Amino acid sequence: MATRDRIIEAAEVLFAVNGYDGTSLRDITEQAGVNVAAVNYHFGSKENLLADLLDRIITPINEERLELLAARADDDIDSVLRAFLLPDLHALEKLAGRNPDLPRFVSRMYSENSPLMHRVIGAQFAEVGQRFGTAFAASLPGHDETEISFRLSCVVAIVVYLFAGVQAPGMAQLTTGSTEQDLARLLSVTRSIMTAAIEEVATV
Amino acid sequence: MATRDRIIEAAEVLFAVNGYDGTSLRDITEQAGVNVAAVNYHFGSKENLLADLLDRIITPINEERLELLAARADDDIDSVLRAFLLPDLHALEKLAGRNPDLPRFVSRMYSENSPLMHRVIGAQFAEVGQRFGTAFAASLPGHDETEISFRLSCVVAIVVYLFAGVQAPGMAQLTTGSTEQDLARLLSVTRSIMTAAIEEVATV
DNA sequence: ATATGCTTGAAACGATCGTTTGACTGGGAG
DNA sequence: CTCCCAGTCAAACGATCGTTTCAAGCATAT
Repeated sequence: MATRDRIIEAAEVLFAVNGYDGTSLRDITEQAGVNVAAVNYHFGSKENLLADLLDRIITPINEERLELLAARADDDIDSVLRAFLLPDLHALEKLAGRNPDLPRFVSRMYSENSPLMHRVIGAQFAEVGQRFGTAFAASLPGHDETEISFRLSCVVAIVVYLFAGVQAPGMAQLTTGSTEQDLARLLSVTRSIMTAAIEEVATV
Repeated sequence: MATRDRIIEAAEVLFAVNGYDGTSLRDITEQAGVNVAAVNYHFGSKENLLADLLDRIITPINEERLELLAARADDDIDSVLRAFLLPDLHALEKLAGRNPDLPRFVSRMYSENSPLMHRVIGAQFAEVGQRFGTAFAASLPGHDETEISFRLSCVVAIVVYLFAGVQAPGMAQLTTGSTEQDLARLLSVTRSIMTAAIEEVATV
């Protein structure tokens, strides 16, 4: 069974650096020190290898999300946001430690439109989406559902961008290296997103 | 010279739907009704075709950005944000009309790490980054530079996510179909991001 | 010891890739 | 009319791709 793990770990490194399409099964099996046929034997296909690889990364993030949401003491917005954001910061640190390009790879997979990613995301975020949806709604009385959904999407956008690690010219890094400081900065911004005054739509 | 345009337009459609790696030059030239060799004749390589294609998309967006920034009447945060966001909404509408998958393609290119994209982005956003950096700093006295940069990155994140058009399960769409309404919602959120109270970093 | 079933190995499968070659075309310049 | 050159074309280049085949290896159960 060591072969299976060797393949997944080699694939993680190479997918992160060269992308899914840019990595051949021969690259992976060469780095893993196994035979090419082992991929299709253990995973069935290159696509299934990717799905298993992503599940292995995303599952613990959302497990921690649900734990923090269930274990929080208060019911205010900050505690819900904290339960949502902190697992991402933990994962960002852990994944980047494993491979500096890995968070970006996960981020880019998230915005892919393939049936494979629809399946992976649908399975991984079904429960999280539902539980946090009701938690946010409970913490924000007076905001209608689509408004909360819109603002939550903005929060997700920031997290996805955080993982993407885009280094725009002339811009400071999004992360500071300190998880507490990053959480504080993210909380400051995302709290103001969720609680912003409802805009009067200008009727031109 | 019609051949060159036919190639770029066919490539735009196919890159958007199947991605850069997922599109072969033969797919492109078949759809364009030209010979395979025409790509390397007119563009030099598949990579240069991509660079030209992206330049053709991004250049008018940033030109409109600089025009709006120079033409604004007020100096407050809303007018700067408007100059930053409105060209994106215009482009989003125009590109999606040309091809529903095109905005996502542009978005995903933005978070790529290849030398090609570093070159394209560096050239396209150099002036915009500088001009808007000073404009934001002037509109937000009292905020230090790295804090403004962090928050501006959050705004960029939302725009990138907007272009990505991610349809997360159970979430409403980010866009409403009305540019004015989208701008109002984006302004509401991004204004609150830029003007959020500065967080006291908890010293645990 | 013999048989069984999971795992690995080398090799080949058919297909597709980006790029290049060299001949052929047309129309404008001398 | 002749020359010339940008443009187009069919065809082939060498390389690489995901996947499959089938024999060989191995440990375990009988």
